[in-house]
Amino acid sequence: MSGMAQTNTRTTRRFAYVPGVHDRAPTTARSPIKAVAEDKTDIGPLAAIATAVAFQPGAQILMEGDPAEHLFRITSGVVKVYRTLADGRCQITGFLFVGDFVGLAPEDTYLAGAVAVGPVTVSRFSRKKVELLVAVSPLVARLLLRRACSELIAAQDQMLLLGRKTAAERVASFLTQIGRRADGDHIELPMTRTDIADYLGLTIETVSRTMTQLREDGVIDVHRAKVHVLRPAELEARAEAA
Amino acid sequence: MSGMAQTNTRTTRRFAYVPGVHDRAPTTARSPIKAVAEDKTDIGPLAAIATAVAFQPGAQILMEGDPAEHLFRITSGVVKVYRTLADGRCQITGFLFVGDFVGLAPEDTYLAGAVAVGPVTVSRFSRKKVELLVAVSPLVARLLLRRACSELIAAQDQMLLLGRKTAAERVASFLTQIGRRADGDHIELPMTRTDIADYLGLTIETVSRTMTQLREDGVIDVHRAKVHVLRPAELEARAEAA
DNA sequence: CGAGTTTTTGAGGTGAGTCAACGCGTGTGG
DNA sequence: CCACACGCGTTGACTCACCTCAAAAACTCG
Repeated sequence: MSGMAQTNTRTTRRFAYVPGVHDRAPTTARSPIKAVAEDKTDIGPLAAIATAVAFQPGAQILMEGDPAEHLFRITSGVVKVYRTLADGRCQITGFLFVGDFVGLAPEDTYLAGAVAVGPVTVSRFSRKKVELLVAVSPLVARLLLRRACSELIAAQDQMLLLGRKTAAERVASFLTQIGRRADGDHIELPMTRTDIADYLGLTIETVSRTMTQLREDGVIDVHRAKVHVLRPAELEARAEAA
Repeated sequence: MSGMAQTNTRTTRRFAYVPGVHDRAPTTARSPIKAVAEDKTDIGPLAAIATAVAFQPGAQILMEGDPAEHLFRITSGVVKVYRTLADGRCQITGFLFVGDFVGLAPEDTYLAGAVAVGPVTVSRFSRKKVELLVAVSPLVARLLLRRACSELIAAQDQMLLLGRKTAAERVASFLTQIGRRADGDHIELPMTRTDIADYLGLTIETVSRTMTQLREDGVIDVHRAKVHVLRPAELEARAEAA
């Protein structure tokens, strides 16, 4: 379900805008629900201009092409950032977690869409005010710069994955990557197979088959969203450096 | 020529480090030649701490894993930034041009390599001094932030390309992208076919075949490094949004 | 329990990779 | 000045990893 950005549908391709099909999503989705704030180890004179906002699973946080009016910082939940082609092919460029900024854009328009994977709460900042703060507070500027740089590094990792890794290596890399922020060897995947496929540049079938292979090889134990890493070293070896 | 980072050699795979083969490169390459400064429309109290440095074609500007001691800003020429896997597979994550920064890293180690594609001149800054400046001058911080953000956007474009575009679309996207900074419809490609392949996540054979196809379709005229765009609209159409 | 959705599995097709040979420009030395 | 070697790019024949289409299985929720 969910009104997420159109993914790689083969039969249902989205040319321009098809009303009635993808409409429900933005409608029900783009609705902040309740105001929660449960951030922790962080800094900022940004705090003074923050508004707490919450999004339901599948809610559109920002849309490709919309005017860039806000900057968000995730206080809980997972967000997927994506780009799409005119015919509906979709590439998730990254998953963002607590502490990450959503909506970093040098232009006045968002060039990527962002959707809440599960329930998400964020701090919302007015873009204008942020820019004023950046021009005054080196602390804020440094914070944003640091985040932007690490996103850049992550993006380079992903380009290496997309350009040069096999399907098996991609899935293994993905699992080790997600595994790093889980404690222990029990991983709960918050996103669907479609999301994973759109993130790894594969099809859902290939993702499924590859995970089955990992299971049959005794590297992991999979049951839907739950993954138990049985042999972490082997998994990392198959990732060829994550 | 070339002591460039090992590319996708199938026969000659680079396990760890093969002396005698790739040695010549770093040796002759890592040699600043002459100090030139021909930058223009730009700002910065950075200027005060800049050292002008020049690199020969193929020179290693920075190496994966080296301690991050400097930040560079290109004053002329083209630089390729790349990541490699242990077995030698290489992904060029971006080409950088005049005004771009090389060496943006949040860690104290470079995570990507950078090589001069042609002759390159740069302004070199001590990393420590830059960090001090960032902590003091919002102007510098904003400049770096802006650049980092646009690199991030470019990276997202590239992820979409690598994850979801066909070979034909990749090559067309690449040509329109390069074409944008060339004036008129005559493009001079400063990089080799191998570089293009490593940038587009393809093989040199596929790049070659695809360009041949574009030529046979009357979209472009190719002769080695020179490309004449005959039908720009058609090229952009084949790029599916660049 | 049944309708809808997500995931898995199967069977077959294909776009890009692999391996191999050749052409072409450039530099070098006899 | 030409023979030769070398690096780069092109072309051809064949293979295969992943995609496509299709259906079954497993889960979710009313």
